[in-house]
Amino acid sequence: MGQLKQLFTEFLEKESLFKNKEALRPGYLPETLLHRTHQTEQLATILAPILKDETPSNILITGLTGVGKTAVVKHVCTELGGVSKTSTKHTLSILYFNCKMNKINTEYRLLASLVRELGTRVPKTGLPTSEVYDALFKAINNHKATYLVVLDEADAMEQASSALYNLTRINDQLVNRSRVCVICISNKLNFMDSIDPKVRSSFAGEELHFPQYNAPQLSDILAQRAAEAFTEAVLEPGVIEKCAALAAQEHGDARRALNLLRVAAEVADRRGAVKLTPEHVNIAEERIDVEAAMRAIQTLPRQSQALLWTVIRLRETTNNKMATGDVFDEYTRVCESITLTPLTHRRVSDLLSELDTLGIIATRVVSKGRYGRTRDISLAIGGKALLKTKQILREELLLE
DNA sequence: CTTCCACAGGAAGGTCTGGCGG
DNA sequence: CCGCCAGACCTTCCTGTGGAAG
Repeated sequence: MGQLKQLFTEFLEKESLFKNKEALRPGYLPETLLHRTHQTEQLATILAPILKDETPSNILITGLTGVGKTAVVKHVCTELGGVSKTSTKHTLSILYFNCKMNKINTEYRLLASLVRELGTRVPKTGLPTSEVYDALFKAINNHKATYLVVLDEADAMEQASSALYNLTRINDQLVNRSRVCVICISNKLNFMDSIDPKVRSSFAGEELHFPQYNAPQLSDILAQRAAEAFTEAVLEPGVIEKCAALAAQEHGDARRALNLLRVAAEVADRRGAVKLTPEHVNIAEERIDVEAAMRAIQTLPRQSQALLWTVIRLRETTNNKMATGDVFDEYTRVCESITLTPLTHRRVSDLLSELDTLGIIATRVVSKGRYGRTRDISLAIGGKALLKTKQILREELLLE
């Protein structure tokens, strides 16, 4: 135990590279958002009518991950909220939801979240949806206010787009002068295409697109955050540029860039280094990818794990190129060997799609003419990650 | 040109769990 | 306790289809 005490004491005494690690976290909002002035102003212009008690258009914001969508919306909303407090008779109420994190993917859950946010208790299941809708309607109708509903990661709502329809139509039914304005934030550039046309026309709002950052822009952003995050001059030249370059290769993802920088610094910190070097960034890059994949695999349902195990096994005999049929046959054999009831072909097909979205396998629909239409399936992980995956699956499935 | 394979993937519905109000 | 509800997870049944083979 004396050893532990020593470890902690050393930890406390050691000079950390970090001054404020929070500045590198995804949720951190810096004072100024670099390279997003245009989008910020556009959004502010659209929302400004709220201050004069006019109803603003609904807004759809698209852009890939880590291009500043959430940050800009939060920033503008905060400012708007501040000004409206002093200038309007109308109250402004901003309701922000992250749909993916809070699993808001059905109409019931969206309504329930809204009602809860407005201060009424709602069970997470048990009630008919219409009852929750009535509760929402009452809550909005009773307090005269403008409600700005922000649905972040709205892709999760795709299957329940009728909820969006009802939400946008609620304005027509209100008898007091309350109103509801919806801002949807989506990572999918073609979000609207995947939505029911009826919903699309009712939503009918402004569309704002956020482009990717390029490497120099990412460097600026990193430098801004690094200044807050680190103690003086711990960055060796080239570190920021390296993070920016790696993230720019991906798709100009600032979240990825910040992640790289943070993890690299953690690596350096743990190793007791006084300077953060480009080499640390290399280590961070590998670690981030491997860890993300491992987390995903560990939390996979047992059936999906068995399926993944099947793909790994087939990879060796098929040169990493297999069809759905091959996988399904082998999968039933795997199930037998671990006493797991095999699922139907249809279901397996869906599970394969899920593994594809997780990036663990790669699938592509191909037609082999006379020999049918199927998906080419290949394992998308290799090297260290693959070894770890095998290890995890062996433990989880109690294999061999 | 048609045929026809081996699936993709939509629709509907069943079963189970967890939770509601009365 | 009951009858009802939402949601996760599956099954069953189905229609649709790109392109090599004939």
